[in-house]
Amino acid sequence: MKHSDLKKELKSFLKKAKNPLIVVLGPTASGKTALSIEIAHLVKGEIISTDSRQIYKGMEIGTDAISEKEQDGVPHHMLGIVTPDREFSLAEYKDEALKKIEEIKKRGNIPMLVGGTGLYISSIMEGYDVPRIAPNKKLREKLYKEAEKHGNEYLHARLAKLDAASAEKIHPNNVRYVVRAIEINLLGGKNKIDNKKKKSPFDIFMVGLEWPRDELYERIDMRVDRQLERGLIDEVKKLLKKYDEDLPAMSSLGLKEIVPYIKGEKSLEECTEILKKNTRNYAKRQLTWFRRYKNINWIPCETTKKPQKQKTQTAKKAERKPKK
RNA sequence: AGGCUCAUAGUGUUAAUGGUAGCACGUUGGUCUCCAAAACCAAAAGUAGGGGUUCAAAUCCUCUUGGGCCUG
Repeated sequence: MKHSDLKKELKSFLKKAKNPLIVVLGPTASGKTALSIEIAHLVKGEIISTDSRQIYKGMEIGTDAISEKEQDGVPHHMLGIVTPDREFSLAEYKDEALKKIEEIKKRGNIPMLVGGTGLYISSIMEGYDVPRIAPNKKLREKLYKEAEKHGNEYLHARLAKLDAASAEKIHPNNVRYVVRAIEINLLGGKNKIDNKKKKSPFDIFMVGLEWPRDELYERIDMRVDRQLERGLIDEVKKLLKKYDEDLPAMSSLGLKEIVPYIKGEKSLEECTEILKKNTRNYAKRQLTWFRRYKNINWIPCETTKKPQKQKTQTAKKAERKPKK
């Protein structure tokens, strides 16, 4: 779909849709924010962030969260709603987000999902039936130790006894998944064997931003540089002072990579390169997730290249390949 | 242009008794129902080039090319 057709497509979608939900997605640094504001203005939309990290307060630079000015009067939800020391689960996210959707509908506006966390998007679009078993730290710790002591296969075999179907789907080395599956079985029993695709409660219009891979990687590199200029290091320092490093929130991109620099273990250049690389890897995983949806309206993007500008490593790499 | 030495995937390698070219990182593809910006799986990709010895060469010999060191 071309960007110029967007308005028309949205209009015809809204005409037919009984329970409309607009989903704006794309890999990190693809420009979702700007597009979402544009759409929100077109349809009277309100935005629900589907971003597992922008949930947290105090990580605005690292997560490249939208500023108030950029919001341009469009209501945003699920942004900066908890402090990083509070663990926010998928189930919780889903409940909250669905509540917001209802409120938005009541106001006569159109709910929009905007963000890059595939799991969160899917959980709402497909109405995931998330097992109501809260993570149990003690049990997890015990299971991890077991895996360490007797090997991953051992723990996996244990899962197989409890729940053969899950065991078959989960690779033994994926200890995190194995532990969770055991946890569900031990603490509540009912498992999610019936993963049948349910019909979505929503009429969904999905828009995605599609970049040539090398250009996307360039955008990522540039964004990281900008984040550093905007004071990423100070932000991380503040977070480190207040919160435990092991918190899930602290594993965010732009945080865990900068920590070694602050501790004096690595140079800033080194940390920056790692951050860029990890962000590129993340973008790749996001794209893999999105590919499961065949009905995304991908808008092709492209920059008209400026000849000057300092070149990033990826740009140089891309250049080396003879084009044609 | 005398002597010595080195050359293994994109990168690194202090991997390979003359006998299946390995590992790490990167790259690419994939999995995913409460850590998901996480965790995990898989694949592609290499002996600088030419000759020779050998049943068999990254490995031994030789020439070429390229890098480093030493000596005028």
